Amino acid sequence: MFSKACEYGIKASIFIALNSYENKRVSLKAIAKEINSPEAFTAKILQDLARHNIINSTKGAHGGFEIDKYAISSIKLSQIVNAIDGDSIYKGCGLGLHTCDEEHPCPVHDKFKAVRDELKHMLESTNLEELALDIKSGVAFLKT
Amino acid sequence: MFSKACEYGIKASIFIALNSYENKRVSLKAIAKEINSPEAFTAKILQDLARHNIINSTKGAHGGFEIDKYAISSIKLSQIVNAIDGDSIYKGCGLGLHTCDEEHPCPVHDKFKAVRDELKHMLESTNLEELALDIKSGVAFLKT
DNA sequence: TAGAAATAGGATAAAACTATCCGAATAATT
DNA sequence: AATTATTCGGATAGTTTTATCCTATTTCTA
Repeated sequence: MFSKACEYGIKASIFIALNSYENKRVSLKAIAKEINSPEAFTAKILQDLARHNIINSTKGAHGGFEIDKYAISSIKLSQIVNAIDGDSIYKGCGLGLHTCDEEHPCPVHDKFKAVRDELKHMLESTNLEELALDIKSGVAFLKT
Repeated sequence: MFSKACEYGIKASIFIALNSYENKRVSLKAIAKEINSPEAFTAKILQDLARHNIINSTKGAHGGFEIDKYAISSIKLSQIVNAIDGDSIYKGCGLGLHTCDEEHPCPVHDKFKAVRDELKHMLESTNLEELALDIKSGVAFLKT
């Protein structure tokens, strides 16, 4: 459903959020270890998220990544997905038609619409805070 | 959402079904033209669908592809998707965790489950016949 | 039976995605 | 000021997906 990059991006954001609540910056190394992802590849994704102002990065010794703790609850999953994978997951036609709308629909347009709308709603209504809290409480996990 | 191969596979199946109702076999060339796909690549996908017994292929002059007209209404979208993309779309974890279930869920497990279940239900409850009829009646389209 | 019209299938190429490497830049610490 | 820890960013490599090419095989038709 999502690209590998997007999966890493979401997991990394959750881990960064978790630490930001405790005012701790986390290093690339720590993130990659925690979410079980390749370091250099993860670095690219974090740079991307930083460019999109979803996370903040600080260079140099004692540097790393963090998220404004007061912004965590307002960051939606959709923003992360959008930053990394773009909006094709919402907007694209299920069968790849160049133009697919009510006027000129592909054969699965209506049926797909329901699924995509549910996905869209889910991504837009889920924020980083709730995901981070599930990790903190041990209800959910970031690896294995 | 689906691979390009899967998109072509679905569109090709619809077009073959449409012609099979009129007892017409269609050639690779005609299919690729109709669904606007690369010929040789489409050939591989059709071979795959034939191996999975979803369509029938006939070699030689006057050969081509067809579907048993009495089977069209019982062929589900899920069978086509499954033949080409496998079942990862149903089974895989949204965040790529190796094991992700009620016992050990990823942070988006529950939220994702709803979307995936809806997708699964949609694919399993949609058959080739209804899709083909929408094309026949001019309500839906296979290209542009 | 020869020739033409198709699909089958192996080999290869191109593009996109995933992953790695390394030097440059930056910031804290000593 | 030098050293160290760290992110940034360009270059490169590996893998998967998408696409193409060519020959073999099959089947119909004349």
